[in-house]
Amino acid sequence: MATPDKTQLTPTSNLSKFEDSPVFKYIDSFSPIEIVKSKQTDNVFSSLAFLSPSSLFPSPQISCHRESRHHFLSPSNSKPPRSGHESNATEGASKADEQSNLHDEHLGCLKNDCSSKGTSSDLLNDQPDLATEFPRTLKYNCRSPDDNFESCNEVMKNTSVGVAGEGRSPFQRNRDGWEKRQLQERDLRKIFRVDQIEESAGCDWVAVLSDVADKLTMDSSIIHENTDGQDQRTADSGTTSFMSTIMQFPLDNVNNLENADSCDPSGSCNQNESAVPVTDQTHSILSTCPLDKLVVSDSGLKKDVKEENCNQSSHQVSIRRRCLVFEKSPGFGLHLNSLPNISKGHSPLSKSTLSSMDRGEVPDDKIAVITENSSETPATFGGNSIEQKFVEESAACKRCNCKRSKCLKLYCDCFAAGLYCIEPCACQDCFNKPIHENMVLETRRQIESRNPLAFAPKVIRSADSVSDSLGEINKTPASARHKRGCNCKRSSCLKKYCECFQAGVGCSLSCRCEGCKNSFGRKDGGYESESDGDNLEACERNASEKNSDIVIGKGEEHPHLSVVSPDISRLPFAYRGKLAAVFPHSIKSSLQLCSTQEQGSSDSLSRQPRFDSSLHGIPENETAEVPKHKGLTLVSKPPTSNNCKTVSSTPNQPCTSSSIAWRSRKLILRSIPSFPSLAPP
DNA sequence: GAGTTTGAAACT
DNA sequence: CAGTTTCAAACTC
Repeated sequence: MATPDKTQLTPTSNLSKFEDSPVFKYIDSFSPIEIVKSKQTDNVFSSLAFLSPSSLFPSPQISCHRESRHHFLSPSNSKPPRSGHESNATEGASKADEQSNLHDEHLGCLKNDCSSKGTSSDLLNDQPDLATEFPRTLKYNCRSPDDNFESCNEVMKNTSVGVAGEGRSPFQRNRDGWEKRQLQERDLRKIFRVDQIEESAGCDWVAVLSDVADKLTMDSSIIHENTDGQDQRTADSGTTSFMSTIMQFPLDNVNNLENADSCDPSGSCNQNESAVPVTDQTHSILSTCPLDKLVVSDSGLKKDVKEENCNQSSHQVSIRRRCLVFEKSPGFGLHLNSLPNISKGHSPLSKSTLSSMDRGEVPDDKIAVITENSSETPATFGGNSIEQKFVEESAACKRCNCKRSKCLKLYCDCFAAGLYCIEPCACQDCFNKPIHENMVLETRRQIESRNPLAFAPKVIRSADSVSDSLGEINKTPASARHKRGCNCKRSSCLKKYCECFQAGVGCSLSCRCEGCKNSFGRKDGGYESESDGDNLEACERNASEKNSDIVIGKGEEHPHLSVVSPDISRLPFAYRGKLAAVFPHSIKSSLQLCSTQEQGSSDSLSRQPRFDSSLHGIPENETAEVPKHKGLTLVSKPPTSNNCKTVSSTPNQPCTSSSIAWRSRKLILRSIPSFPSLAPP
């Protein structure tokens, strides 16, 4: 078990000294670009200070011009901050040159990767321990061991080197060869350490990552802009990839890390199987996976999967990686509809879907399924069989099915979620594609002009729920509320027609529903009896499926600043960091529901049994929604759930991907809660 | 898979 | 703001 090598910070220290040198200052004085020293911390967020509320929920923008699903961000949002990268670039460039896998397909990732390196110096001061480790870890994830570094350098010359490379010292160049291996080995240690941290202290590191990611985003964007003067929107995706990789890494490579610890500093790991797959995966992983997926991939899942006696096939593992590899950059403003719908079953993916995923398009649904599915081994990653399995196993790529809206109205789930439609969508005459970016943006503007909150999260945590940091962790879904409230007439708020129910939140006074029987909480404050198995099932499912849409904070009062919880993690880091500062609870929000189901609080104790019963006790007479839970073996039971029924359902049944996915999500929800806020109280 | 139901979104 | 229409998801068969 390696402890972080403090010597790794040396480059940054040198950099700081270099920046402080009179020569550097003199040169700097000629530069129109503001130099931000390594010690600067908040400056990287400066741009955010100027973000209008709408910027936090920006209009769509293509973050990566690929025929893939990804959130579109407003151009304003992608405007990179002008500070903080130049000086950092000295280190960043060197690292970038040596580490980057500048593949066209992952250019955005690469750029962010490169830029992020410079950010790492900033992080040193903020998070001396973790913050410095993650960026570095990330930067290497953008390549595989097989990557041709020469090509990388070439690309860098054409991209970021022009900007960042200026500060690259010969010393750093000479260190390339050595660092290349050193850092790789270091990453493994770091990751492993992170994993330890996670296990010991919950998900605190996630918070650190979010902060780090913010800065990474900044720098990455800067590099893009400075390099070619164009608004390179790939920054967001790439940056996100960073975080995704970071967060994903510990889990994905849990096995590897264990082995990686035995690697010698020279980088010549005696276990190639452990080290190589790590980097190999990360290359792909970095290109895409959204953070929410990463959250899903929390240690809880990992552990539980291990505990699980189910013989989860390796293809599931493969599927997950596949997903991570190809998933596009996330965006934000995730709506209820955009949340993965694991309940839709996990029928095989269509080949078209697979092909789309090969292009970097991964439906959220599949992502959910895949990412939640496993403790994969690196060995299973890649290979033709994986694709086959992927086609066979991954399913649930149900996307929008718009026929008349052209996917340019809020009717369209994809559009409403800030996502472009992708191949799995069954939409017709779809204009919600990158090639129609202008139209998408314009339409979105129009909608926003009509309703500024149209793309804002629909579910918020009520202000009264935002109590002390610890207290909120125990909030139940019922403590969150649909922003506008539902208007159900006939569904009794017991079906997914009801947005409140679909979001797994209770109805509130703002709801205009009739005959409300919302299992998560009626608008009159009551709760349905716990005996209703179907409702319980639905509640549980909805809570887990939709937890990512819960918003912390006074969203009503600051609608634009209401951030969907998982969306926070999916936000471009630039926003996440800011949001964390402005709304400390926001970062936690993604964990809230998780924790709620696990810990239960005074607010939720009354409902907790219901969740648990649905979790652990799958009714025999299950409805159509039940099958996906069959085969579940719920092992990790919340210690606080004393009245849980602790039922291992259908132990004889094989673990299906769907069941795993469902279970995993549950586990995830439990694993995240202890995550503290980054922001000061 | 087709048809129905439902409620949000959009429109007037 | 209210009533109506349109729309697509959820649901049922």
